[in-house]
Amino acid sequence: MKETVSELLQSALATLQSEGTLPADQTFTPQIGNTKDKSHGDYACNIALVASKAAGCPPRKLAEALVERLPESSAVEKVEIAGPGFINFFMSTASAFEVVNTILDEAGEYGRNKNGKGEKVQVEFVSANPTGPLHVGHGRGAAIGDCLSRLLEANGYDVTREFYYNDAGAQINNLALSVQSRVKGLTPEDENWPADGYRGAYITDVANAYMAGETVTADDREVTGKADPENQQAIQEFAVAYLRREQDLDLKAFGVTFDVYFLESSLYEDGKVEQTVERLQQNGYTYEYEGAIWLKTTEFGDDKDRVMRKKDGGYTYFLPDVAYHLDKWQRGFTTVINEQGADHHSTVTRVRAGLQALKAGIPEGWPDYVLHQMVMVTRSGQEVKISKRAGSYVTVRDLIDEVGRDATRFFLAARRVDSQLTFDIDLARSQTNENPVYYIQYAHARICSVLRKLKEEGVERGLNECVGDLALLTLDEEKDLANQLAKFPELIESSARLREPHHLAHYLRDLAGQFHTYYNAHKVLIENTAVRDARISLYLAIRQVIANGLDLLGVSAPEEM
RNA sequence: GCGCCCGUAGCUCAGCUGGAUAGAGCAUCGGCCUUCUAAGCCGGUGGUCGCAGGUUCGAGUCCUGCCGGGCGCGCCA
Repeated sequence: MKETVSELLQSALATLQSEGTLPADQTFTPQIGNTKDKSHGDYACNIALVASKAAGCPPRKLAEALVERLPESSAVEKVEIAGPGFINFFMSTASAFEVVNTILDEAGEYGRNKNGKGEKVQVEFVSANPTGPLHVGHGRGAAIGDCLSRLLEANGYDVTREFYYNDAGAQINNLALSVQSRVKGLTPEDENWPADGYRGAYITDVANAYMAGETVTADDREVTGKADPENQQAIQEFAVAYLRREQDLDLKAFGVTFDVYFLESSLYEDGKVEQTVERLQQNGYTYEYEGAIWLKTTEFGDDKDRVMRKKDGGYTYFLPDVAYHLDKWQRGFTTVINEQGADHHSTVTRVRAGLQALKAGIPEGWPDYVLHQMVMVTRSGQEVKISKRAGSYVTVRDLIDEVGRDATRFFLAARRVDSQLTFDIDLARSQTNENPVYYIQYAHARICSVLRKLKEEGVERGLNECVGDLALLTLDEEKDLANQLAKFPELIESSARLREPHHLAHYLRDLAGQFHTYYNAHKVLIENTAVRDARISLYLAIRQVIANGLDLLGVSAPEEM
């Protein structure tokens, strides 16, 4: 629909160029906007204001010239010039309802496109270290990362969901020590408890399972507890596997799955860390200072150089990060999106700098980052502190248990990533009309309910069957609904392009609101079966779009509530 | 001190590449169930878009400075 308007305008612009009113050596691309006010028609274009300087005449006059040269089109009912020179398009009613046919034809495919052309895209998200259960921040990452992945798939990209985790290093050592201390009967209150030991109750669970000789499976590995309190290596392997399994259970309950689990340790085993170091040294971006080896990240926009090999010979965390991203590049991902908490934003510059120093032909801005701001959890008006080390924090599992998977996913994905989020447990768990996710699901269930009722009356309608003459849809609410439905494809396109999944939630809220209004104002199961059938067709289209939209959010679309 | 993000109605938040009188929900006040699920609908109240400049036909949106909040500034990850 928008394309139609755009084509008409481009034609008119070309005519003006050939006539000499507009300079032929410039290109004018009309931007078609959705109007906020119905009195401004369905679409508006500001090209006359933008191009008035080039044309050397006032915007309104240019607009008039443009309108005169617009080709005839059955889709356009009338065109008006308004305000300083906006061109407003009023679309014909018949053309507005074409979308209903399109939706019912395309069904689950409606809104999707092939713009990505099968290009390989990787989305890395969650990437929690296996030192404890997932907290609400990871939950936000999971909701956003998965929704983004679904959106990219809907745009025709070949998406790989990847989870990277650190299974070696100081904090894993610390985990092993904590479990070992529990195995030996120590508690965090004891003097001999490790200084930065993990204090959470889950450490006791790991210790008990280890001593009981349980077998856990995670990431294609199977580890059995050796029940030997002195074998720190065995404890570490068991604890990592145990906690990875716990995280997987949480993610599964959340409806999130990954294609690849990437272990930091594999970068060492495969020699990729060493290769990266050598390459950086060969390229001349390293130097020794005070016994450590530094990387000149300042040559690539960092504010100071970074240590890559410590005095003791070990590498800092950021070096394997660079090696990891080189590996991503070599796996053929021309687009990589890293979804992380904003507390990791300092790594963005460093990783990119390290990649540039490799001289591997990686573009400067690669990879992309989507950083979500922190989540604050409140309960009874009090902030619940998120502290992994203290062991008292709200986990993803807590939220799912208390407010349900659908509401949790919706709330965590429904806000702009760069705004801080307050997750009010009391509010989210209240299963009342305060909860927007129910409002949307209810619209879906309501339509299904109408279909059941219709079936009771002996009329069975297939979900994708367009019956009835859509020309019988003459109400304003009906046209508004059709227009809203028609916006769904561009929503999918822009949400993916901008990496902003929250638009989906707001769109669905609006669509559901429009439907509820329509439903209340006009009965659908009426004696005039011709009008009834046409309205049911519109209902079916609405149902399909709500279902498609909720699916992109990973939220269920119930037929009954 | 430096860097990144944010500051829109009492509260929680939208506002796509600057566009025509700033939008929802919750809360609050008042209406609507003998009618397809009231987990719903209709109407009212409520805003100097943090402050001050600037850019232009036009700024919540872009630029600068300030104020306020969050996060990060380790040879931790």
